[in-house]
Amino acid sequence: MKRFYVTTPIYYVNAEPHIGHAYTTIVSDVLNRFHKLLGYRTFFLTGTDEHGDKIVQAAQEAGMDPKSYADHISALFRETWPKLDIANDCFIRTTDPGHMRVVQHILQKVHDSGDIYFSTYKGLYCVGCERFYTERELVDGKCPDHDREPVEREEANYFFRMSKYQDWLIGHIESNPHFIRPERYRNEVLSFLKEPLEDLCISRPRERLDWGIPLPFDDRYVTYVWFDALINYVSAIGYPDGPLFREFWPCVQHIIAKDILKPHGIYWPTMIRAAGFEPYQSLNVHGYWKINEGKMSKSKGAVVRPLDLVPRYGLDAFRYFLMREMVFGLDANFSEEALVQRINSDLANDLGNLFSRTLAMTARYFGGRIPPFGSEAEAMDRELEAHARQALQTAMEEIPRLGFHKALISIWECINAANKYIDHAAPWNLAKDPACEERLRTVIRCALEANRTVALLIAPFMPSTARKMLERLGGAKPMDAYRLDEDAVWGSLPDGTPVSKGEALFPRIEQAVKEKEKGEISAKPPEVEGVTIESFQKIDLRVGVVKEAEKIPKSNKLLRLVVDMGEERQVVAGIGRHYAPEELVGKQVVLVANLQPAKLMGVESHGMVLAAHDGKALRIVSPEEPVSPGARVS
RNA sequence: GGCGGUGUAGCUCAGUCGGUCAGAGCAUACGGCUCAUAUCCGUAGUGUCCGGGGUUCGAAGCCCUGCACCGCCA
Repeated sequence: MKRFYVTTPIYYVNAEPHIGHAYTTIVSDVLNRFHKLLGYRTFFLTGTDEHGDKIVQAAQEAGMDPKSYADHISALFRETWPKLDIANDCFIRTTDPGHMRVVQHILQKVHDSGDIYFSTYKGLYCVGCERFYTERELVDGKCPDHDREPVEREEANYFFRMSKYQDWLIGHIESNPHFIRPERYRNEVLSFLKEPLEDLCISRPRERLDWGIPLPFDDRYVTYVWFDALINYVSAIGYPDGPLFREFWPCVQHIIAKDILKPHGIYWPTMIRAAGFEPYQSLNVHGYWKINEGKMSKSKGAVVRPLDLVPRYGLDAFRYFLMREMVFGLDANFSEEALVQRINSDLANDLGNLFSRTLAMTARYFGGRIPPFGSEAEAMDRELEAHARQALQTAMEEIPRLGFHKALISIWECINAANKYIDHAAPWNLAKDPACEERLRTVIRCALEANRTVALLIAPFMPSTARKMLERLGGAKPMDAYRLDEDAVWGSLPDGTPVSKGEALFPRIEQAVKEKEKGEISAKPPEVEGVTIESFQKIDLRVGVVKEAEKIPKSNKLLRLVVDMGEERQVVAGIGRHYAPEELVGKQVVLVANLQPAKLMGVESHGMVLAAHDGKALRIVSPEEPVSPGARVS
């Protein structure tokens, strides 16, 4: 059986999970689910990185000790992933005793083989920060935090002989094109390796940092956090001789964001080499999510928290958006507008509506049971089948090479083809003629088959939508029993199985809701923009004739009107400064007929008279020629 | 300062070896349908392919140069 092992970075616990963490982890989950669908034995690892001076600092700021602080943030990550339907097999923490033992084991091994040496290091040290700075980290030669000049200081530390493996690494990257991908990051690492590699300082004296894993050969020191953290990828699966390690190493796909390319592209392979096992299969590097500035308030707008979005837009929609919108390797923009756009057009209009219309017709024409194919397949039937096959093939090619957006585009081409197919075959016409019954069966059946293929193909991306679709299509199997090669076969739906339509898969997110949500987030001033025709049509505008008009006592601008618009209505209008009551009687006015009733100065008003005003003048709006009372304005 | 990337329709982006390469989706306008979530289907556009020069029978793609943005390194 084939093996697939995927990892996210272990996330540093100095900040809460944001959209970037979510993306990396969802990508890994998609890959993991996809390989399961192909029948691989898989293992999916994520976790948290908890040592190092930044954690000590963050803990201090939070008034906690490092371990409690790490426990707290680590739990936030651990609890986030199930809520995003992420099914990792293991959640590792660098504070796990098992991990710490493996780190020490590897340190000892590399030390024994002579690739770790003790030496002194001279650098610029800020006493306030208790750390060294490189020249370029300094601002005007001063520590950016303490605004004072660092002192030159010597420190004895342990160093990993990374330089020894430079030539090997260059050769390995050059002879394995997929070792680091996409290519731009491979090139970046190669260009970095053109310069001589320096050895890596892998220890910190305990007097300055105690929060770490003690060196096994010198307990005056703890391990540098990267040397500790990277080892999680093998400690989690039982390096050096656990069954999982033997089973899943080295067929591992590391998924990372571009900010941690250097540790993963250079430190990690050389560490592996020094420790004497096979390098990982591929390092897969993605870009950043950029958040649209300006729309949200700067203070809290810079961070998009996935768990804020999911209740509002739906989990599968969120997962779909991330996978569809970002070209793996490149940066992408996140905005709620773009998210809503994707939901409405791709998910609601295309996919949701296809599923809905297909099942509605199955219910109407065949009592909700899957009809057997009828007539011989026609050209259009074969064409739809070809689209389904193409989508499957593209997904099989693109997903393993991280071309998620291309896979999704191809799946959507199949969805669009199915919508077009239904329009051209026009089952509603076939249903009118009993002689076309056989053809009708074929058409509905083909549409159902296309839906089923789509359901299977989107399963890695949108697991719960896929499950809903398969269940409603009469699928009896549990989700993880499906296999792409066996189940995405045209015609494999069982004849006569009952289907159920159910609720809309993806309700449209209407403009009005969007405006409301935006208002809640940023309290922006209301903008006059983008009223949909639907919203406008909710307003019932009618022409009426004023029958009576009188001033409301003690009010200087309110008039009580009785208007005939088919029925007589009492309306209060604030036009008393510009109109005398008697000049209004007999005039035609336009009023909002379905306005919520209100009491003004104690008088009931059932509508609102429209008037134009420019600050000085105010004139009522009236049809150009008299029309019958009650006429609709639209 | 060195190296690299990007720049194509209102927006987001495809465009392999130089030859139906002026494209897709969204948005817009118009038309059709009524099974469906006011959905779907069809038609219609709009371009200094960042600017300038060059190579070529032919350049969005190659070369030189300028500009803008981004990344890595120093």
